[in-house]
Amino acid sequence: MSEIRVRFAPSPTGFLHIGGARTAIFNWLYARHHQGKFYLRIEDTDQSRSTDEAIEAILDGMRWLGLDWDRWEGSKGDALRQTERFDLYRQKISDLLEQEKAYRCYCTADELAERRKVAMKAKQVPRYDGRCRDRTGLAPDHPYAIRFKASKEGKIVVRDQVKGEVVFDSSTVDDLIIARSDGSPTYNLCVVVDDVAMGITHVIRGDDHLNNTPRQIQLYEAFGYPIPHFAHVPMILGSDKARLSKRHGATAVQQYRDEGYLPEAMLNYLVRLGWSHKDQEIFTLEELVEKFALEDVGTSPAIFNPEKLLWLNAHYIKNAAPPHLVESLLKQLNDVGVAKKRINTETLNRIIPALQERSRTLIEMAESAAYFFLDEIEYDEKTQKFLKPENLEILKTVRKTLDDIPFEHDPLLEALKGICETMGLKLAQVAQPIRAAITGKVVSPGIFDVLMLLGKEKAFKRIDFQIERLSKGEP
RNA sequence: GUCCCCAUCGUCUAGCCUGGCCCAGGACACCGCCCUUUCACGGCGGUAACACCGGUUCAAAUCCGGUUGGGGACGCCA
Repeated sequence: MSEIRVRFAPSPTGFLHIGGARTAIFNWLYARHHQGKFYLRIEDTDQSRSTDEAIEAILDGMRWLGLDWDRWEGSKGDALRQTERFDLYRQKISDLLEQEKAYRCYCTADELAERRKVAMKAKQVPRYDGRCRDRTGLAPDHPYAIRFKASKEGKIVVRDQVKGEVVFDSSTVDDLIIARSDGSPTYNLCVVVDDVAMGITHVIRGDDHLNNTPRQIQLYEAFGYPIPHFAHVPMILGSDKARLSKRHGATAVQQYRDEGYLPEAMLNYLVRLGWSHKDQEIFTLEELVEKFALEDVGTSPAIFNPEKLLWLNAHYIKNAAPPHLVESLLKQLNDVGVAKKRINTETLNRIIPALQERSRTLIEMAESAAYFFLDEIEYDEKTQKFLKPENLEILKTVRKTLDDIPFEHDPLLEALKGICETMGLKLAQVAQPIRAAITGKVVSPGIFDVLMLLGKEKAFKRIDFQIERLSKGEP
């Protein structure tokens, strides 16, 4: 079987985070590049920490990024859940026990934790001392965990496609627990059993797993299984070079969706963290699939830089076909108080192009689009600079002049130019008060565009409102 | 503490394998100028890096050794 098979194997203890997403992307790209299979496996063996909500959140994040996965023939659902497979794991564990490649350990979790604490304090290596390994005589009358009997001789070589050959001394490999005292199997055992069962050819994961690899290799050998290829990709760090975590800001991919980011921007950003193709910064999905290669994955950790992500997001917004943005934009508009029912999609489609090049996120775009739909607008504090008594005459003149002008680009241009000439003003001096009056802001798309998009009725209503206000001498 | 990984501009990176074309290229950010009805977009230009020390070599960012620094693992979590 020469088909490439990879998997993404998150544990459902929270949302899909940045690091996990990047690992998923690399796996997905590798599979698609080689026309292989990309499986999703939910590692929920620790049932006290796994939740269905977390599973849904992860799937949701994957779908948002467009990472579709293949269904493995042996799984019940689209994604394999390890809790479906406890019988298999138990079987494998008892095989190991029978062959004396594993043994019962009667040390309690508390005892182990205590010994570990003592060792750490004494600056010793916290290691299992193997006291149950060669136990003889009667077994204590209390629950036991099962440990794998690691081989302590020789070296273990991990041939890694990113890191190269990494050599571990077998004597440093602990007898790891493969079954908890409640009988449930643990991570290292399940990973090996499932990766073999699923025919995984390449294990691509974060390099925080590199130290696990020699243990897993010993398990492969104990079972007589072929060893897959490994590729350990460097981690993503926060701005202080510590492992990326909540205190660095948003770490869940969904959070970026909620903040108005486009999935293609997220994908493009993440894939360039630790992987590169010459000097290229922007990639279409097709290009990524075509160009992705493990040998171009870097070896050093990368710091997550929200500003570059923002730049990419701006790029993708700018270059998107307007209809592509509508659905997400409507959500954001709703959040800024513009209900969907009051939005005319056709109008929206005309507004979007005017906003694309000045919005870095969909939230920014929604905030800039709101005044087109609202009846009552709020006036930004900065507009005071333009909505002052000195400008009353300008507004009055504008109002009068535009009264019998069609709201189209050229007529509007001519009309405003005319006002500038007669009043001896620059266009900016006329445009800014109008902008402030009709948008409530000091920045917006070009003044002619805004007038046209807003329409005569709304524009006049807002200008009249300001004229009246200023006439009363209100500040 | 032990083991493992890593080390090019503030950040992401190209170049490193197969030494010379590199007094190191691109991108983000930052600064300046231009464009301009505001804000942006865009255009042009600028600041800014081979961690350190030794070795190999005619020649080292590139190869080797060490130092320092950072990260990770050391769990009845994954």
